[in-house]
Amino acid sequence: MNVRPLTKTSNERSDATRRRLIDAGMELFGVNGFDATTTRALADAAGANLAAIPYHFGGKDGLYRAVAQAVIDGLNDQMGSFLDSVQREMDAGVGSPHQAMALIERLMADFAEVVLQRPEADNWVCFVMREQMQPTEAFSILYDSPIKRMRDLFSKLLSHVSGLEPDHVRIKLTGIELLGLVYVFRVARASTLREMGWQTINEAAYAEVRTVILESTRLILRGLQAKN
Amino acid sequence: MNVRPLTKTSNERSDATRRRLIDAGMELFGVNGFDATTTRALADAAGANLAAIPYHFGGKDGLYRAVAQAVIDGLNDQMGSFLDSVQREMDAGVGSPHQAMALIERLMADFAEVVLQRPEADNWVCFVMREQMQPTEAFSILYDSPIKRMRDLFSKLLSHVSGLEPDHVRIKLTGIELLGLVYVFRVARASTLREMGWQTINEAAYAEVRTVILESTRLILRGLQAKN
DNA sequence: CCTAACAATTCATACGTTTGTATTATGCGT
DNA sequence: ACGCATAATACAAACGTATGAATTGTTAGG
Repeated sequence: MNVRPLTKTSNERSDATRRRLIDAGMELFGVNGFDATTTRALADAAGANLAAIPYHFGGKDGLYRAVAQAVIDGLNDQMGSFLDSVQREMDAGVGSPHQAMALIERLMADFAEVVLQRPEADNWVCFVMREQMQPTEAFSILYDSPIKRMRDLFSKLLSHVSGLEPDHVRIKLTGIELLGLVYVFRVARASTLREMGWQTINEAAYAEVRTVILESTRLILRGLQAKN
Repeated sequence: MNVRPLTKTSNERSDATRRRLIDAGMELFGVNGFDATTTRALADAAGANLAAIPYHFGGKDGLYRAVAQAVIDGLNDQMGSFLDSVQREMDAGVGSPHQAMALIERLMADFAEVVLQRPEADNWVCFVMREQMQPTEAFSILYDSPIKRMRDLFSKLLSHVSGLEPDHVRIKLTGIELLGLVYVFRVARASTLREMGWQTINEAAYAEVRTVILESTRLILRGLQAKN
């Protein structure tokens, strides 16, 4: 019944085991889902003993929650800097719709880079998508993520572009739509690869995808601006 | 070892059992995935006996494949008519880019209706998305679906709009992008509801979503047209 | 029209595996 | 030598499937 006894002296070895288990969980839970991932597979992948899971996390569920938290942390690592950057520029004052559009395009480019190019994303994107489709108790952890920060930034910036209020229905839905422009190439990756005749989304392929995403973004933004 | 003995006289009772098991599989596999769905849960939901699964489908895998096929059939039922309709009009000759744009908008509206409004969609959308993220052997069954037909229609129509070849990279990616405009509201439904403060995507909410989807579609199409 | 015989299906149950976790013992640093 | 972390093993529960009996539906002989 002894779960993470919180020793004063931070034990490096146990921290390493926890981290390895979380890494393994990110990979296996993300790819195969909760039920399809066995504790034995997790322990093997982490190079840890089977009993380390109940010991460190109280059980399989606890490890899953820890992985969810690690996903958030990873998102913060990968998205925090450019979110902060845009936030700062926004706080300094958005002079024109054109400036707001430029910031949104930057957000989209950086987000696409993270979601479609970073190899680490392979794991957490699937993890998050699975929680979207069938939320567990871990969904609340994931909801307050950098992605929500990004949606909020979108709302404010889109407000500058369109002249509508940031919490206007149209604005919020458009923000979700923009994220969808990126998500679709990850979620429907299997179909995309097959349709395009690609083996992977390599450098050249990503360049094409990125172009289309940014082009569509620009068009949607320009349309939103022209309207009001 | 006797699997579906193919009696001359079609047995109503066994057909009904198969159908109930497939319906239960559509629901449970779709929502919870393959591993999280137990044969006992399937049998209970179908009001059938446990042994009916190996008997009629050869096992859990066989039932899963049968459900995948049923998903295709359902898609054909729900999308076949408007796909045929657009196909006919296209074959009759697309006179102007404007006409092609109108057809694409019709496709998008009908597709959104099916994906976001039909209650039956709740099951198969999750089923398909799961196969997208982690394709099993059933993916091949699903790939040759009405959705591929729709992508092909998009390619041809987008070709008319833009002047580019139907198999041009930009064209195909734009087709995927358009589908993403619809998918995102289903896949990221949990976040959408939470973000919008909605309980469900009811009539009024759907009207807003539909407006945004069609607006974005129009903007992307117009941009594609203006470019060449 | 009835009914016995047969095949097809459903059912209750049992079996071997695999699952997650508990238990106990061993290693290791302070 | 003491406490924490790891390791090997054991165990109850749940899993998918196999098995044989019971039930249902169909068909042929009277």
